[in-house]
Amino acid sequence: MYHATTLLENNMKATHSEESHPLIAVKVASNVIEMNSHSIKVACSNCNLRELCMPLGLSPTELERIDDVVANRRKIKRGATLFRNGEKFTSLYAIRTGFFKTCVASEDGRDQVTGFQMAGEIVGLDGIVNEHHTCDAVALEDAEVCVMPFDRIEELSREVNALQRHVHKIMSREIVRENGVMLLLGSMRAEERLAAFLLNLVQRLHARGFSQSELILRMTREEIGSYLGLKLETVSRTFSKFVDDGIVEVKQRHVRILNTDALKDIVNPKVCN
Amino acid sequence: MYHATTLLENNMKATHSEESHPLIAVKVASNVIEMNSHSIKVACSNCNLRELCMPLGLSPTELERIDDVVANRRKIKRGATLFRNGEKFTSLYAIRTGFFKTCVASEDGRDQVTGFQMAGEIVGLDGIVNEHHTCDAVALEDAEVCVMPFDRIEELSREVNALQRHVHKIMSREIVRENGVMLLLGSMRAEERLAAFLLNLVQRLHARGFSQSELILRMTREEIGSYLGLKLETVSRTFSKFVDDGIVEVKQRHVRILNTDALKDIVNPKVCN
DNA sequence: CGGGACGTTGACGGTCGTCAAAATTAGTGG
DNA sequence: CCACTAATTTTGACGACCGTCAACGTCCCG
Repeated sequence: MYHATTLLENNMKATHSEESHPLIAVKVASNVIEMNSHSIKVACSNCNLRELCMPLGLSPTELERIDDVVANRRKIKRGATLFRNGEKFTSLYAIRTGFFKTCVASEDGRDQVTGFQMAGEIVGLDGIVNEHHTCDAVALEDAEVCVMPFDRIEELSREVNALQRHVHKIMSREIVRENGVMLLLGSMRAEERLAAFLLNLVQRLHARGFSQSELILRMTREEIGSYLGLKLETVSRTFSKFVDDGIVEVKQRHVRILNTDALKDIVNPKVCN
Repeated sequence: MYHATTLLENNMKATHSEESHPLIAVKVASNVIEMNSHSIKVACSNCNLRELCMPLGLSPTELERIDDVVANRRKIKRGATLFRNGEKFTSLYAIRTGFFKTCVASEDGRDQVTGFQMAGEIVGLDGIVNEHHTCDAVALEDAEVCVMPFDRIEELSREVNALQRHVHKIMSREIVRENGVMLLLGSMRAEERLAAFLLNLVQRLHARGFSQSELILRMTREEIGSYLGLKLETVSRTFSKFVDDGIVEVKQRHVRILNTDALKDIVNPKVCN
């Protein structure tokens, strides 16, 4: 069992620390094997994230084999892009630390945040179909990713059935997630959208050992609004309403959920007979 | 070169015909090999849809190998479901004829159309991640699909690289498509949404040999509205506005696009300097 | 031919976008 | 470390867009 409160403190204080791995609190040895000052080799088999990331469901022997899939790691400064719309697709990226947004743009300049990704999640799937990326992936805080060249993934997933299955599941999961966002964008009102958003975020953070009730937003109100199909003012107002109703405490980007059930009721109004 | 007008007539008149293959006009022998009255064997290598469907990019010899992927065909009556939310996932389905919608539902009953699928497109990808489907696939007209058991797909895609690549691309394409829908739902107004919807439909139909300017809607105003995040009245009103503006002719579900550029301008307003 | 599903149109109201201003915070450079 | 500027957030007033409700018209199918 993790000590969620302590971990949240970690989350809050160590945000931009390069040394710590704030998002996952599992006590194992570092998975980094220093080769020399320039090339860094990473081993999935030791990674803190192995239960959440690519290798899920692999046996220890299979796990060792896919260490080869990860070519290297890459650090992304806050505000920098991991990849950009139009760039050649070569690799998928597993997030080790940090927080990303992905966003697409229409030709006339409007853009839409299509997702927020945290440690253990995979980005870059959009690039497979046309060999070019169709969205931007931007780090919302200093981040580090494992670079996984896609041809190596394909090669190895021909031999390791569990990896093949896992790759398929990752892509299917993304499709299902986007289905959920479409439901949100297509049929929910502002309060429902924000409540669903908060519940989703806190649930994913909880799966990584953090608190069920506290979180730090890594994105601006405008980015939340873009994701939810709302304007930033509406996001701000809706936060204020939740505060008035005693459902959450909000101090800038620090959110404490006081009444999870109330949030769930907002998303899924109970029908009374 | 196809005779688009003739084909559109076909499309219109032969909608519910069991014998013809109205959506694709390529003159090849039927791809159906009758085994006996109960079991029907289908060969991708002869299929009209092979340039649009699963086998895209495969060599002739590879094509023959993947004939085994298709277990059988299945006919779906208009209004019937191919699969339903919660059902066990076993197969992907390639649409041979007919037109489908997929929709997800929230717990409190609201539902959202997540897509419309036509001949040559693949449905069922949502089921991979949890071994159960998370949406309904409903036939909007009498339809026929090729049933492709997913374990066979996985098996064969370990051996046929081009098939592996193609499966990945199909899933990636669906992710990219949904990104586009999120942009639409999150940042476009009613007119823009409907214009984008019409352009998308007609473009896909054109790729199948139909007219660039005429189409028959297989879905109700309510289903269009659900897909676009609008109410059916708004869809109807927006159609009427397009008619008033001379952009389209609408007679019930028969739509003729009079000014494609105007539609494109609505989706992507030109900036004047 | 009749009933039901589907589509159209109008009137009105609510939700959320727009514009604006002020408050608070974060980031930068001296 | 502090001052200054930019970025972000909050709040208010107002209006537009679209949803709701209702009535009527049309088409399809049995």
